[in-house]
Amino acid sequence: MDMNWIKTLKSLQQPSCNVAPRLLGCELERTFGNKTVRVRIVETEAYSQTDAASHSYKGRTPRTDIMFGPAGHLYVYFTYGMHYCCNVVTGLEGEGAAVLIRAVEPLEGENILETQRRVQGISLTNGPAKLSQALGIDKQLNGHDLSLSPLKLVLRPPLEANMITTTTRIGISQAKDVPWRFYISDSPYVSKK
DNA sequence: AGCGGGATTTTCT
DNA sequence: GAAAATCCCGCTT
Repeated sequence: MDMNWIKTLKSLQQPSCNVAPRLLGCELERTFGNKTVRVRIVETEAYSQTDAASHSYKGRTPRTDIMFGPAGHLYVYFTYGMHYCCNVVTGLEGEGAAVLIRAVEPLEGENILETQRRVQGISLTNGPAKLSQALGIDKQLNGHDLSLSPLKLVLRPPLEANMITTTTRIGISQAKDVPWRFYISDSPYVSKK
């Protein structure tokens, strides 16, 4: 295991509400054969086991199993009959915690994202199901180790707190008042302001 | 710009 | 059997 990833893991083995803002500005690197796509994370939400809005709230099930596993793996879920969304698992093993990636900005290989999505511009990656489709993420990558190809998480230096907006989460019916949504204030790719 | 409904299937009650 | 960590389209203003 390389040194950079050990450092990454250390920052992920913490409560999801600490990790979620930490992931802003970090990158995802997706490879398709010899082609590379890089994106920058600009919006996240934290979910934890004691949180009524979380899939892990009612305990470990076949669906949420990955959330309870080691940090630094990918939790992918299927919802509304047609969409995949992806999360970075956080916390210690046995804790059901993860950070939902809600929006990213293209950095490299935008044309490949466009091929997956069949749209252009902001709506390419400004939502959790949109970015998952753009990056070709589905159930096959559920449980994937994010230190490995074809999908890697690359940590970047933490952003200044004054660049980040903190709000309540989107699309949930429980724990609506918990302020666990974080986004880079000036990013045009944020799903909703 | 904002609202309302339909798509479509896994998951748990 | 109902709800779901969503998206897209069409309608109204």
